[in-house]
Amino acid sequence: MRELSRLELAVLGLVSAGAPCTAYWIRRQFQRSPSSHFSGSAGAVYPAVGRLEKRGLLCTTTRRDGGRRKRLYRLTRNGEAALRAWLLPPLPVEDVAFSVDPVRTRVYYLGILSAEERQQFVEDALAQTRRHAAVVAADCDARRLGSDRMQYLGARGVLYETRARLRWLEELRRELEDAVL
Amino acid sequence: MRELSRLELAVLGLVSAGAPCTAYWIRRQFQRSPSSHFSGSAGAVYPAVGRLEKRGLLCTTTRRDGGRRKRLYRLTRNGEAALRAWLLPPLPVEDVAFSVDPVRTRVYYLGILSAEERQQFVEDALAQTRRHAAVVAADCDARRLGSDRMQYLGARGVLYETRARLRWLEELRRELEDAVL
DNA sequence: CCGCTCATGTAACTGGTTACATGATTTA
DNA sequence: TAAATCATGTAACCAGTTACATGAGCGG
Repeated sequence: MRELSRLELAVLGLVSAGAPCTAYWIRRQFQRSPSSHFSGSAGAVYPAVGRLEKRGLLCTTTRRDGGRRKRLYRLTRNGEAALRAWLLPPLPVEDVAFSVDPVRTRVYYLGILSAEERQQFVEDALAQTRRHAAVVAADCDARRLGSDRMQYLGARGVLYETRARLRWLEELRRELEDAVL
Repeated sequence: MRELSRLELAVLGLVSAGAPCTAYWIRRQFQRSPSSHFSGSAGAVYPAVGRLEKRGLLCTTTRRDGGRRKRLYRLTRNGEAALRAWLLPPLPVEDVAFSVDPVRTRVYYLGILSAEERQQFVEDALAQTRRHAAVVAADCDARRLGSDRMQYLGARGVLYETRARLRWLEELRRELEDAVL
């Protein structure tokens, strides 16, 4: 059996947290998160829940809510087992090593810019990352007293990461200044 | 004209750094990097350089090196311009906000595990991240005195990020211990 | 001579993307 | 009543993935 995609796994997790829930609700969770790399597009989520249902990891009950129909999803036994298997150690190495940062990707090639342009790049990156860090911190605070502790702790991870990026950019700025002298 | 994909941009950057270079060399750079999320698979890289050439951002000269043929790539004027445009401010917001961490994705759903299992998860994540941090630090050191300063500074970014993950996991462990009491 | 690295590609697949289509309900 | 939100989906597209195919050169 093919491995579950990251999206499918995330959907499984969301359903476990929010069951019974609609595919639409799942989409919104992705859209609202300030840091998910999933767009939460219908074209991704609906096929994903469909695949999970066909695999027997999700089950659905169709409810008629006025003239509006809702498909409510829940985990099956197998779904819970799959979620647990994903969560239980050991973590796959490639997941530990995985890391993408579109700002960093750019930094590797900053050499082609003039010293001045490089500085502009770093200033812009710093300013924008600071703005983003504020958003993340607010999101963190919002979840702080929420019912789902893990939601808060996950958000803390985003904050740590964002602040690390900030400190790195500050080091970068210092290094580039030194190079100019 | 369609936007360039992340892979295409990264390829452009690599060619700018390593020209004249082969597609094979580009693949290896991706494969060697301890943190790229690109596999450097032939099925991605060869089509990508092909697309870039068709767009007029790369040009190629075929060299015969003994009985072995090599396609050597260089940036064209337009290629350099595209690379500069990508590097120059302002950074697109979605690139600043972008962040994925397969460990964190799991943490969000740790609630379904028992307290003991949660602790096991965190211990495993910590141990593996420490190991990874050592690899990253070594990679950083290796590039430290290399010819390409930016390569080093980029690697520093990976290190900052990895260490942030470590500190976050330590906080997570403390929080989960408190919850057990 | 065997197997590894260099080197270039193709084919089948798949899981995302955007954009579109439809319709009920709520709110300004 | 118009617009936003809730809700479900489909279609076209595309850029990645793995796996396969081919072949030269080189070190043991």
